[in-house]
Amino acid sequence: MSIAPLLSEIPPTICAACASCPCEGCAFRVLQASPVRQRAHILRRGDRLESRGGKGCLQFWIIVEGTAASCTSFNDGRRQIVGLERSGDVICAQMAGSGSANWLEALSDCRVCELDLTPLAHQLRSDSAFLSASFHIAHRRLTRAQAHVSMLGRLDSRERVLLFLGEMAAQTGNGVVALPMSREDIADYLGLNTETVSRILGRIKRSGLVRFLTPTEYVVPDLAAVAARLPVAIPTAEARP
Amino acid sequence: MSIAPLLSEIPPTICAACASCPCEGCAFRVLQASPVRQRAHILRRGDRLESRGGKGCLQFWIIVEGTAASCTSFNDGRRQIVGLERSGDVICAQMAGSGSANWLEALSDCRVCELDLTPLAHQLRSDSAFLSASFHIAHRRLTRAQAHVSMLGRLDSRERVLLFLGEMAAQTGNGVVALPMSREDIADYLGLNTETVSRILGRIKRSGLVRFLTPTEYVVPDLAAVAARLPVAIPTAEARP
DNA sequence: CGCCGTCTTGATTCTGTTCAACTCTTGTGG
DNA sequence: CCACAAGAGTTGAACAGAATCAAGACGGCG
Repeated sequence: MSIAPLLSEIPPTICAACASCPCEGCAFRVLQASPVRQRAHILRRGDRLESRGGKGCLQFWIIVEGTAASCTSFNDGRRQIVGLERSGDVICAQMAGSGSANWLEALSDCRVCELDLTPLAHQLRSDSAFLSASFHIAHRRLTRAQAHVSMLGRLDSRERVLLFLGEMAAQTGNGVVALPMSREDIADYLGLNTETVSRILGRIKRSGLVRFLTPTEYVVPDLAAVAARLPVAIPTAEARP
Repeated sequence: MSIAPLLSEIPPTICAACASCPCEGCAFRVLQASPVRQRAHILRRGDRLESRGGKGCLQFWIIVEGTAASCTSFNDGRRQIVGLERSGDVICAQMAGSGSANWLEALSDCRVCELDLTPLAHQLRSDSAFLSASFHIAHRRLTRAQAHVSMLGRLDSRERVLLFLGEMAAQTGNGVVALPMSREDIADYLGLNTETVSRILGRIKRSGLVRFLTPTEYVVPDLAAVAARLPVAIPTAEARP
């Protein structure tokens, strides 16, 4: 792993740090000049961030590095991953609904930049650059969530897994695709269970559509062949909303 | 049905009409003074509206009366309803992704107000009232979509139907709940098929949790009893995001 | 009255889950 | 360096839930 194996939190730093933030295309660069509360989190796999309530929706997490998931759970413990978050994704802490039933969880070790814009709430309410950025964040997440709904509602297990593998591959470009999450995480994202994921992966391996180097690395020799088995287009990196 | 059974479109009217628009809490009242292109659509059950492409996401549909659905479909025709739209809901035409695989469909007869703000695009880009309204629309839809994902991913058929009935009831308040959609529509919303929906409804009727007056009207004698069978809280009318 | 679309019900099939055992990898400590 | 433990992944057998296929019931409308 490329991140120091420390569970510690890097102490809060004041915003100018954003200027050196490696996060490409950060929607909040517009705020670089503002005195916002910023802090970096180093998360190890399994660590969680929970929003500390309040209405304003002005606490943001930006994934700088690694893969995380927006999770929900039911009273009886069933977990569902409602969104995968990767480098550059922005999560409005309230966006998923607050409460202990919603949290951000690191699937691999992660670096996350937290911005708390609450102190600026008043002026941001009429800041069109900020509002525009917020809208695009919500819109992008909405598009993904709706695709997720279609997938869960109407694709069978084989199609779900194939689409998932294909999508990850399309976003990675040619070459080896890293799958920075466990079988259980995949299952919770696809609405299946661990054993089913494992079995379906086995079938897909045997079919030759996908070749696994390790349980978390694979190659797709022919993405078009994967697409041909799906009733829907595979979102590409550029088109990824 | 309370809407004239005409398939016709009411001719385009200019915006001042918005002042007399019965749509409560319309997010676009802020624009009442602007010379936007507005038109009213009368839709009969099954009628569709498709966004006519373009990037800007400046075409909006506001449900004035009736129940509609944001639909998607796959190449092979499988349909999934990704969102139910009722009085007061606002749909950004591009929000669901454009193309013939995404459309708004009337589940009952509907009145829909269409606003095309494209001519105002330039000035709206820095109009904070507009941007704020857009954000809240997207955010509300996102919250619902994520709840939908959890439901489809982790609830079984009985829980899905119960939650659906409970939610509709909670939004209606006490008394008779109208179910303005067919079994097939319910199935497409819940990720099930028609027969399963019918069977589960039968089981729920027999259990006494819900009493049906007609196939499209029912009463929930004890909402708490319904909630007790679910692993998640039933969203109420006020809390409906 | 008879037709058509919707809804319901039944019998059967099949997909995915559950429960259980086993393997593989990785990391730890002797 | 090897033995061992713990977690992750895989595989199998039995089961349950939902889909499918098929038939019939109900209700509105010509």
